[in-house]
Amino acid sequence: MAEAFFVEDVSANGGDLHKILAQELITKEDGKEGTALLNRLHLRETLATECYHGGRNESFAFGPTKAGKWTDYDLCAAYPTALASIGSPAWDKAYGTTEPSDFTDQVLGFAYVHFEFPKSVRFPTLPVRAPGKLIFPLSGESYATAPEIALARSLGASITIQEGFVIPCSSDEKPYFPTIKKSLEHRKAAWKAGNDLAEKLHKAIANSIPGKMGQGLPPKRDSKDYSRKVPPCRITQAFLAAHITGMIRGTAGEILNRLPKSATVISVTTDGFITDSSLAEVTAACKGPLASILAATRESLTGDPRILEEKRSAKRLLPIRNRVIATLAPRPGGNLILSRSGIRTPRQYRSTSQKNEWLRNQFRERVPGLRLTQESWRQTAGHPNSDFQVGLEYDFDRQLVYEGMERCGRSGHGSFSSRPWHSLDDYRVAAAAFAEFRKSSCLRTQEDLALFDDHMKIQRARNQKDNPIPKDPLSILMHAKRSFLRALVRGDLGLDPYAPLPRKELCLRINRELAASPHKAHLEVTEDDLKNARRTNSTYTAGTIPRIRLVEDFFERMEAAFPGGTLEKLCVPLEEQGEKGNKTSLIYLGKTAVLFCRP
DNA sequence: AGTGTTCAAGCCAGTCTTAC
DNA sequence: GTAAGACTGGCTTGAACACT
Repeated sequence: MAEAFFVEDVSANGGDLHKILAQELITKEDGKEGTALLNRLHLRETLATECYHGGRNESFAFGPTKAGKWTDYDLCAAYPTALASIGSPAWDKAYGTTEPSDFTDQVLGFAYVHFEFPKSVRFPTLPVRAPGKLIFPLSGESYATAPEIALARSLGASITIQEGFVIPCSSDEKPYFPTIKKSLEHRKAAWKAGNDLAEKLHKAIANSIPGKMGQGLPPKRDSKDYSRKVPPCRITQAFLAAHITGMIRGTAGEILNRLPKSATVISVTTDGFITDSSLAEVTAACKGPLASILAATRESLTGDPRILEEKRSAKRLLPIRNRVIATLAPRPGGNLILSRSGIRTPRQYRSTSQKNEWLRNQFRERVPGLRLTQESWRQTAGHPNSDFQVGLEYDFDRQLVYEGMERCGRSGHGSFSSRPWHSLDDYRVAAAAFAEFRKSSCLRTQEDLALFDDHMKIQRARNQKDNPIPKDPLSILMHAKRSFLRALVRGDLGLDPYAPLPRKELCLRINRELAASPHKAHLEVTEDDLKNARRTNSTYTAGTIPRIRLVEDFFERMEAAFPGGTLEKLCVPLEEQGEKGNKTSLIYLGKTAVLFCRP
């Protein structure tokens, strides 16, 4: 429908469909006439396709919020407006470049970049693909569009373009504008005539045009099966599709970063976000370069330069995960803020308020490993068994930060804010650690978060090559105890004054210090333990034990019992595990200490 | 004090089973 | 059909006891 509307409207206005979609007529292998992408762009389509990501969907908070005025703002007709804003692309002037300043918000530009944002940036804006989702870390590699690169630079990010190209655009003419305008006029007319169905239809058409441009693009490098699932349509256009989604992610990111530091943002979903920032503050945040482009286009389209509308508001919210949020306390006369992301409610819960209540209760009473059925979009396309299971825990798109306890029903629950991950790797470690953690625990309190933090440290240590660290914290504590004893009997790590002491005395000293430890049953040492520690095949490696709380507590006690000992050296270096720099290891072969650096 | 030995526990990779 | 979970067998390591 949208495809036909676009094609017919362009022709009706005397526009050149091939020209605005960068196509030309060719003779195919079989001698028949057909259309193809301009030769100059053909090789670049792959890079543009890699830059075509979906919308920015992120949850920035977890658990009950404080009381306030939380508002759900929406970018009006985001994708159609972004399409209408594009100036006439000079397709035949496309050029390759690695100069970041070539990627302005006035061009179509696509690049594979290395980037690093300053730590102070609350909402980094370059998308990084993780399995099944997009994340926005402080540093990494990204396939990004020109508006996103321009925005990242304005936020102080350092950017290196590995591979990129730019298609200049002339702002004198906006070839996609008339069609979008026509579609919005149809919608307005239907609304005036009270024709609800026609209004919805024209809204759907306008929103579908950018979507159709992304239909049937070649598969991305990391796609699950390497085949086009949907064939391309007449208006499939990688460069426009990628630019439009990049422009909207960029605009959302620009607004979020221009909000006052005091503002709390709960979540962002493609073309909307929820915050406690006032309308005045949000309006002021819409004065950035990208938002201004949309505002000018919006004004030409509708006569109104506002790009945001307030949709719903509430007094207290319960953000859970990406696109899953309930209202804890509504505002008088306000609509409930509820999104379930397809989580199926039992049939007896019909009204929005009942469903909201149900989700709140599910969250409050959740147990480890809870699984709810999420209906997938494929169900509607005739795949009856394509539902999947989701829990009601945070999805760790960002690193959680404990803020305090808040009331949640009759009991309390931690309220968490978040900060961006430093890198994709940090996200991966957290996701893997949480998969393990959630089997036996829920994340409700500060203590739970600390426990999870231990799981992440373990996960990170286990990711190091040749570091056979056990999975569970208690086993790691036992491992730490063995490593300590092995160092002790050899007189390493500043323990040399104690090595000659009789085993009996060493045992006494250790066990006396452990008398007050809650884990003394596991840690108490026998003379046999010291004997075994002295064996030639009893080795240990410095710099490998994760700094979980149990281990830190144990090492503190042992350093008190053996002043001068530097057991800290057994732990993973503080400056952050792995990758960066060489790891210095002490490996004992026989009675001789061998010190070497791992490459 | 040092070394030999044994049995249990933990881990991993591969295979089978079950739920959706 | 897929993916998660359960099960299995081989291997390594550690704890404990025995012996010199």
